[in-house]
Amino acid sequence: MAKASTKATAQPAPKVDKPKTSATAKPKTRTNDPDRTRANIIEVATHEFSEKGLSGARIDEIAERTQTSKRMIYYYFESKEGLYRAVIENSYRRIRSIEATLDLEHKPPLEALAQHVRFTFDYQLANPDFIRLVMVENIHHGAHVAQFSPEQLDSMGDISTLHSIIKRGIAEGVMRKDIDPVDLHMSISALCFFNVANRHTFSTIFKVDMATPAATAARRESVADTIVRSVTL
Amino acid sequence: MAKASTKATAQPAPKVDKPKTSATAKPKTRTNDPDRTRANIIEVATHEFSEKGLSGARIDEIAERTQTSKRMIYYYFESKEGLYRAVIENSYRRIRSIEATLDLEHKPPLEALAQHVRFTFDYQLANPDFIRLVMVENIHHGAHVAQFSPEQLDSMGDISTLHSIIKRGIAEGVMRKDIDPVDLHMSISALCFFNVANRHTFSTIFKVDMATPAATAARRESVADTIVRSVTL
Amino acid sequence: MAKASTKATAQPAPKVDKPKTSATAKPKTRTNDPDRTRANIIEVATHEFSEKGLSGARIDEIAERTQTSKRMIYYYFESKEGLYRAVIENSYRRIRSIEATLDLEHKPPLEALAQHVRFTFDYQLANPDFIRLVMVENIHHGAHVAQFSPEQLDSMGDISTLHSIIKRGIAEGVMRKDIDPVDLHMSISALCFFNVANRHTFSTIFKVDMATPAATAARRESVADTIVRSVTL
Amino acid sequence: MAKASTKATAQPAPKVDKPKTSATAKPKTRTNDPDRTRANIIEVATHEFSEKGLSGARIDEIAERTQTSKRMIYYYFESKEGLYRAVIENSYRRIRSIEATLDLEHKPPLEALAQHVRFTFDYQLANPDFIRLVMVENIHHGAHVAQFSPEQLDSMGDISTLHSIIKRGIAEGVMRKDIDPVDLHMSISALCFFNVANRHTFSTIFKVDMATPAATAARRESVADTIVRSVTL
DNA sequence: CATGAATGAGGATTCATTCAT
DNA sequence: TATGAATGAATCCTCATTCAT
Repeated sequence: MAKASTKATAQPAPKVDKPKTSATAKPKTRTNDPDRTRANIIEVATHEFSEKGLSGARIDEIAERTQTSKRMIYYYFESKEGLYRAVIENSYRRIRSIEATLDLEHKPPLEALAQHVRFTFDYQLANPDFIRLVMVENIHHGAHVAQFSPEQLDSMGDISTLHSIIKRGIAEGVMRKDIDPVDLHMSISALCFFNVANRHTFSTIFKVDMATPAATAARRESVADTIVRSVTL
Repeated sequence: MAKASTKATAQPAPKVDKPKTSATAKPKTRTNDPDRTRANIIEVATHEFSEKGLSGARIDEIAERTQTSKRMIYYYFESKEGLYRAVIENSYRRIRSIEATLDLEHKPPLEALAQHVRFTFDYQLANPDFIRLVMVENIHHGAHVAQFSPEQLDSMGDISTLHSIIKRGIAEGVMRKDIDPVDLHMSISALCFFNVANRHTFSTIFKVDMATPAATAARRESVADTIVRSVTL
Repeated sequence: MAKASTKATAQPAPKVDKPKTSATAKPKTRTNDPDRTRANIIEVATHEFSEKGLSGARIDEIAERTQTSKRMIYYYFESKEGLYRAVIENSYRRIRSIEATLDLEHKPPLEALAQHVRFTFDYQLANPDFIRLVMVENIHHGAHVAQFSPEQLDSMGDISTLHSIIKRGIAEGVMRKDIDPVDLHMSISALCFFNVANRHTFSTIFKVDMATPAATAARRESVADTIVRSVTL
Repeated sequence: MAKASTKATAQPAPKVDKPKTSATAKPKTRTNDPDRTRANIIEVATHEFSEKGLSGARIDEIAERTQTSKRMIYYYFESKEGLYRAVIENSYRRIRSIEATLDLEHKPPLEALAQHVRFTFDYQLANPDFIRLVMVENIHHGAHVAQFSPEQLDSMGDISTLHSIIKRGIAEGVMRKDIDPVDLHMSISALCFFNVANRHTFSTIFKVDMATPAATAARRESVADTIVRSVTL
């Protein structure tokens, strides 16, 4: 791991002796807007934690990419882990809030299911930071998610959309009667997740470029098809 | 790598073999057996890296759990990353060497495929360290796997078993003709992988205990079934 | 000069100023004065590097002799080499700033030259740390001086004083017309430098004490005489 | 200082498990000739110490560049410092043994002196390792030269050649009567030494290339001239 | 004589966190 | 709120040196 040295390596020092306030640095427009400051920190931290993991991320780096200072991070989040917790929580919330904006109620069940899968697939593909954070969190044995409130967990585990699709599918006689919604959700998640989470090792080992539009499209259909087939009679 | 091991490619599992000389302090019997020393370090490090990730793992901790000293880690592996690389490489090798000891050639294709899936499922379940290392490596964008030699990659990407099953399946007219082996392999991997990799967050969010024998058995069948259905006509 | 002022660029010499609060442990009064902290570190480091060289110097030792902690060294200088660079730069700057405070314009050229040589001789004798640092830097092939800015190098290579002396000398017909100022400067430097740089081996081998006032005075005159003779017609 | 990593950075490891005796490495022809082994070690160490200084030199590096192993270094020289001592001693001896092979007795005194200076100049130029070792030793306050035996010191301080030149010069009435041979020797040494010792910083600061044949020739004559002028009446 | 393995004591560097203003 | 300075406790890594064979 390259020992990234952020600051310039000790420049020869100007002849002037008291540079004091390094006027060259970032403007750092004093926000005075707590919410925005918080949001900004979380945004930066989300990417940082997702890229480097909990222990790999550096508070200094996060502070530097932020509109505010390191002190503010501690002011708002108490500690590195506090910040990480906020990041995880925020990420899960975002995912929830955006998901299921799809109108699937008026489509035939199997078609609705396929659409749901495709949407999930694309959504995860579009949010690698979230996927990676889930990996990071699992490396840490889900210790932080475990601290979430029951309400948070409930909302995160809300698979009512899938439930209703299955219900309609069974009612219309196009799906197996013994489908376990959680099990099906897990299969969908697994197939979509892997595509983002393990793409680096997988594409290296199997010499395939998983990022091309063609490869993505093919995989999306394969996943949708696999799921649909798994519920049909 | 030069200083390779004679025999044992660092078998992580068996806790046998440690002299455990009475007292509290480590025995530290001067081995003078480079292979064993290396293997021992890799074994310990494998677990450490899989538990804490690359940056989270501590060389000091690894050394402490080892028969040798911290210094030896550097003697054999040059750096923390060098050790990590050796761990990754060793883990992938082990997986390969043990996999496919199954005799599937004499079973009907669909049955063989189901068996192959169940085996993969169980194998990954039995080797969480490996699964977690793959996660860790992907957090690091697969940068270390990317350094492997073509031969290593070839052996890691060897899915001939699956190939021949598909071939027989098509020949016997029980499988779709348009199956892409790599795509199928990815689905199998995805479904098995998720079960180990994301079990912490998943079970917390969905309030299920994925570790019970019943849950495991059910999931194994679900996965096998999903895969088999995906290839049938 | 004694009281390390805020701006003052690390005055190496004066050992004054340390509160020395009774007991053994360091006072470590939190300065919160970056300039003083920096200057203090450079002062201590200057001596340490000049005594032990770049690789021989110990950051721990430097920190211990400092008002601050080891951490601060890295805070301000990033690395051992960064500190060394700062030391080298500061040393050269100091030399420049103090040199040539002599008024030689109103003396006869040959006398002015002799004075200039005597001053250089005494100055180098009074600043062995600087001399030794130059040795250290040359052991390292001048790699750090090579990183200085053109402006810094210009000021370091400013020998206008010598230039004007030579000019006057030639004009007045008391010096050779073909004197190369840089060549002459090198001779002066060489003769003065050796006296400090190699005194240890030289005095051991030739069984002379070069440090006595008499020996110093004699050598000073010898050097001045040698230089003056070298330019006369 | 770049953390040079000599060995290849942990290559991915061949699949073969028992390379054992890395046949690719140096042949290391078993000498069985103590003197040659010693000489070889000293030769390598001389360069290493002259390049990096006492603390900067690495026993491992020296051993690697040697025909023998690290163990031999300790066998013959006891410690790093012991080796350094041997290097210093050997270097001074070599210098002595080769110097003064010049026949100057039959030349006019001033011409003989000029020749002696030119020879010294060229000799030092041709032996930068020695020059640098002298610097290194002086950085260490000449502590190791101080341990030499009186005989060694006598031979090192033998300036009889110069003595006789001066004697003849005075007798023939072409030199000042009050020349101090040691002082003159110091001037010669200083002028020749500087040229090699400080060339890196000097040429950087004064933007001159001191290594060209023309520059070398000019400087050699300048030095010879300066010395000759310093002794004439 | 020769060699690879082993090691304790250090040595440079980093990091999350707190303080003074 | 905001910020640069400061810090203790790790943390990775290196080095001269010794041991077993």
